Amino acid sequence: MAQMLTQTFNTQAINTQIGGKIAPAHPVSDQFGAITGHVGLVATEFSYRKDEEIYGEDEPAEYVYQVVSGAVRTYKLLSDGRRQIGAFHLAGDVFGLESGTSHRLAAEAIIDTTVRLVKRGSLEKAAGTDVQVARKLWAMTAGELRHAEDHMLLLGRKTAMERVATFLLEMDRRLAVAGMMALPMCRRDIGDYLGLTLETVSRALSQLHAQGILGFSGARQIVLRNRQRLHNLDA
Amino acid sequence: MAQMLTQTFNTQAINTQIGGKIAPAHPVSDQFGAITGHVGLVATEFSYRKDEEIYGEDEPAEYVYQVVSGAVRTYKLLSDGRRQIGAFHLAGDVFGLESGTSHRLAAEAIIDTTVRLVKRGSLEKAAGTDVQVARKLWAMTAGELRHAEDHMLLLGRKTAMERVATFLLEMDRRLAVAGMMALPMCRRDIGDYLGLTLETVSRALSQLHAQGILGFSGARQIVLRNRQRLHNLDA
DNA sequence: CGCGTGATTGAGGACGGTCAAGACAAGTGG
DNA sequence: CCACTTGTCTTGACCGTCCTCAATCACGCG
Repeated sequence: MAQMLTQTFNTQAINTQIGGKIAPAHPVSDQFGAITGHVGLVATEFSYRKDEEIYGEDEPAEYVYQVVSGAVRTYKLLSDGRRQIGAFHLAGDVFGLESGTSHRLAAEAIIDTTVRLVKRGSLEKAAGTDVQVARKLWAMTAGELRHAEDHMLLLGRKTAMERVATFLLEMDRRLAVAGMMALPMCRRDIGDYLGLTLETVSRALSQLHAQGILGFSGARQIVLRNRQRLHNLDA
Repeated sequence: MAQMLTQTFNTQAINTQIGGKIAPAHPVSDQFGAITGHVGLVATEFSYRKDEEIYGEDEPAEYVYQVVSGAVRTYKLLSDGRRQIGAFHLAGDVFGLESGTSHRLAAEAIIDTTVRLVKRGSLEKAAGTDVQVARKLWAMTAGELRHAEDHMLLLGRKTAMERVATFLLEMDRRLAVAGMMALPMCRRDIGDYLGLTLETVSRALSQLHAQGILGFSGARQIVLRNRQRLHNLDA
């Protein structure tokens, strides 16, 4: 967490197109606001540059974060460098919430990113007196668990094309604006999320493009032209 | 949950060797007792025969369960029958705990199994008044999330041999008695847990046997003869 | 003791990985 | 404004791990 203190405070690097501001397309009720607003905790804003580490695996979990703008990947590494990305966190998403004392996955900014953060201790304290807060923390962890369970099915049993189809539908749901999505992450990140190589991801996308299921305007700007056929490709 | 009402109440089918009674090798503090004891909830005992469904995917989560004796698998299915087992639950383990209203995975008894169960609603109620209970429920869900995150790394990035090595070390830790483990599940279950086929699991085990890393006394009775070498095989 | 389910083993094939070359886009500096 | 750099993405050829299909084996149970 040392870099937080030395971090140059970027005057909110505006993420041109890719990434986007806070104000998620589908406000499932502001995850953080439901807590901070309710209890009146102090939330600080902070910024990270592209590829900057936010916290490391097994580091003490001092803060809980919410993405204001930008995007974050959380991941685990094997000793030889193989990486599994557990989740992508986009504007509005909370990440880094732990019931225990340390972070189970590392976190990095995918692009220039601004986060809001509160001390874990203060949340714990609030949860100790306010049962509504405690309930909300549990629900957020349960939401992450649900995603992880779905993702285990993908990683263990889906084909490459099914994984990419699932990914596109997930991102479409989470960050599409006006029918178009601007992916903040590169092909390698997508591969490490889906348990594939970047080449396999690229080939699957090319194939979907050739079939007219999606359109490109730049490698990371994607329009889904036929969600139904994509859904059929997803087991 | 219909079968619960029609269930013939087996007079506690004693699981000869395989499975085992409650009294886990490593009592991390009784998960259930910490709650039921504290609040004085009514816990009922119930039994399921081998391969019997305990609840289905997306079924309303009416109860929370603890394995008394036997073993349980929780899993998700794709439409064409491909299956991903998310976790094995052994004596002492709690399963079926949901923050939401429905079960995210289906649950089946692997062998004849006895469970203790309490109504989800009564736990919720207890959590609403007792902050300690609320904290414990959160911690249990967080524990499941930790396992799922580790398992995503396995499913997305480990080789077949690494997966089997990880599995053996996990089962050794969880159910070894006197240096030997009696696996309750078949090769197909192991494969569906590890994202492999049963043949690949069998080949990996045979290879480990040939190398003297483990010994068999029956296909499901395994002795680890060299945990260090097994740990080296696990990335 | 014989049957049946589950486990092992083998042969062949397919899907995705590896390695490598080239295309493309965005940003930089002359 | 354009050449150059750099990182990313695409595409191709080949390879290897794991899957599929099949036969046999062996253990556990009636």
